Amino acid sequence: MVDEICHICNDKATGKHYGAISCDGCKGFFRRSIRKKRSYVCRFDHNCPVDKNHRNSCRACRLRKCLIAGMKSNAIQNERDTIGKRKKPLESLDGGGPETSSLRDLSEEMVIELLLQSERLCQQLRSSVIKSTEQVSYDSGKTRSAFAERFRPEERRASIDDIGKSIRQQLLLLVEWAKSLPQFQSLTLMDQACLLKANATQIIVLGVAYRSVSMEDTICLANDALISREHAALVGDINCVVRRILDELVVPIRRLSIELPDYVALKAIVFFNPVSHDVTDYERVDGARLECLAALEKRCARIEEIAMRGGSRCRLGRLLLLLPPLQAIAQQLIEDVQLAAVFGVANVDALMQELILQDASANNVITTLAATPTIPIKVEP
Amino acid sequence: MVDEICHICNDKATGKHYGAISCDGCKGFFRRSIRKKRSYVCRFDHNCPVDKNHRNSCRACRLRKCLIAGMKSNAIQNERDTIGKRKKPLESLDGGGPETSSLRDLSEEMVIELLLQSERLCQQLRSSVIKSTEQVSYDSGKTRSAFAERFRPEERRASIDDIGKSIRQQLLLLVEWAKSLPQFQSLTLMDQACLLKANATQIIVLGVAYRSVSMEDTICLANDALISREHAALVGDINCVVRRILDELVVPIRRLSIELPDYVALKAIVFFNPVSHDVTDYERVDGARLECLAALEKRCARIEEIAMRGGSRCRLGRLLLLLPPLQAIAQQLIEDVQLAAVFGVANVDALMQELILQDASANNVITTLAATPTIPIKVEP
DNA sequence: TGGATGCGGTCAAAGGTCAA
DNA sequence: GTTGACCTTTGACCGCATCC
Repeated sequence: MVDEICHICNDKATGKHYGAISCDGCKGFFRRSIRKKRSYVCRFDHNCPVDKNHRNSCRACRLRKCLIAGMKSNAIQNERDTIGKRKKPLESLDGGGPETSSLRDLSEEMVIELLLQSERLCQQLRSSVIKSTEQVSYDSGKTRSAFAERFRPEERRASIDDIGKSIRQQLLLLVEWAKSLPQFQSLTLMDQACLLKANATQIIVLGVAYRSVSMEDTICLANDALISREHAALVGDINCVVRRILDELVVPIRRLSIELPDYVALKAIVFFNPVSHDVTDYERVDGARLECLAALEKRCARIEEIAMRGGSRCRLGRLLLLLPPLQAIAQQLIEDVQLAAVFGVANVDALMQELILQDASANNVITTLAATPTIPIKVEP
Repeated sequence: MVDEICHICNDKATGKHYGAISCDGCKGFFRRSIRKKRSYVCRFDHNCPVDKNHRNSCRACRLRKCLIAGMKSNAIQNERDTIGKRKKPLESLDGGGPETSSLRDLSEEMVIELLLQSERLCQQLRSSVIKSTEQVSYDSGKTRSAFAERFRPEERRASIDDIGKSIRQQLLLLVEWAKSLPQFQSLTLMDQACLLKANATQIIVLGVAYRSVSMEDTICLANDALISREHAALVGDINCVVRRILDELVVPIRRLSIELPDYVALKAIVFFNPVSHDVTDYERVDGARLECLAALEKRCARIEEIAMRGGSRCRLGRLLLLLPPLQAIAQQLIEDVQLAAVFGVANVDALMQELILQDASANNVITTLAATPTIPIKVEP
């Protein structure tokens, strides 16, 4: 035995189990979880420590680490005869049922897990982008330290320029995000471009809304610039969109206490819209959407089970009902940008032209898609 | 079990806990005390009696006896993840226990049942309206018998005028439909008007789509006039909307084999949109929506249960995912009507002005709402 | 034939739950 | 907030089959 440390919790390992070096505890935990088709929900931030002393504190994170460590659910065999007691009359199972279903359950966990990974990647990218382009132009006209900006919101008030900048930045991140998704990679380049064109604005608006849950009546742009409801009222053009984001998205999101896994699943569901304009492979896109939907459904069922009496009834439905307003707001934003472009107020670059204004004649994004990652992303004025 | 007496309080023991034979009470007491790092002070002489009847009289002496009996505080582990709900402690008597849930089940059934009644009422109204205004102007310019119209679709091709007429007709029916809903009746007149203004177009489009499931690449207007995809392509204005209704609504609806109960629930969910513009009583509207949502969820769960392996996975989610395209198409229709109105192509009456174009200054619908039914409704056996 | 490996299961003793 | 009867989960330990 070369490796004596459990790859999940660092306890003493007892050998390889289900594909990963692990201790008896993690072995038993994994078997029980798969057998009983359990799906857990993390009550914290999905990065709970999993070690010998804390491995029982969060089953969601423990199972996640089991999967990451390489445990395979199809290594779980069918129940055997009981050792000590009278055996049950065993039924012959037809058609390899249990293995298929345990595989599917597992992939539901994995779907969210993969989406979370893509999300973390993009959040890292975003942080580095914000740092590297710290000199965003605020209305104050002064440059503040990052500390002051973070803790004195009034100093982070967005200018018209910030709005354009944050959209451009988000578009670049969106492309990277999409490229990191396996379901996206399996599409043709044309279909990839169609999905991006058809759904970019919604994804951006959803991101803004989710980022703003902890703010008070204020939305937080991708570059951490802020727009309060009062501020928006002064800038007529964006007034309506900001107000609607706050009323129709941020408030309901807050009521539902949406967490990162909910957000990433919703985002993917919005993105993999099989009736996006000009998409040819309906089945594949719909398949991707259904995967995410099934994962979200499972997660919601689990949450409702735990928080029985809480106001978490119909969670899946209420999450999905965020999408019609999202669609409407994105449409309105597109129109605003269109107007701004016509009047020359906004600085519309090629990517915005293509993904926000959905210019059918533009096809630059395809070259971006085919290229190697465009990271590091730099957004110059 | 050799020793059945708790070494701390002489109650019946349930095994060895933390190193000492003990009862569940002393086990729990020790765990809580250590977890919360409690230190108690004896108010007497540090020799209080600790037995089944007096063990709660002095915590200090109880904890002392726990330690003397051999309980080890390092046997207390860290807090674990929360566990599922506890099974109800089987109420033996015929109290109100199970009825609560069956009552709720009943009300979920009832929600759909009431919606179906309203729907049937409107279908009757529609039939009588179609009959009484049989002279719809077809492109052919001739009047056909109802029989010929029904079975020779090419004869029922819609004119531009038909479109306007069917919209007007549907608006009238929509108001009657809404007025028949108990949840609607409980709102203020202003909120009622807001819901109608904000969601009328979506309801109409949804109705058209549902009515068209059994047609081939053709949508069926409220007055039974038809628009095929090819026909729409010739009439530029409506081309896009018709195409999108077919691709984004009719086809998915067909795939899901939606039935009337699904349709009426979806319709109500669209209608009771709590973030509709200017609605004041968010809670009440959201409550109505949640009722319908819960009913639909229950129905979908039943269907999936019955059709286990069928393609009916994620039915609720897939139904709700019809709504973002519905929202988008309705928005586009509104813009088309707006354009048509500006260019004088369409005949826009006051109700259309108010409910489709969402004219904020118009408030006629309120008088309609307050009045008795505006249509001679005949519902005889 | 026998030890190493990796499936399975068991059940004492941890945990948590929630009406009283 | 605390108690304790009652339930779930954990993991150390063991049996069995397979392979070298």
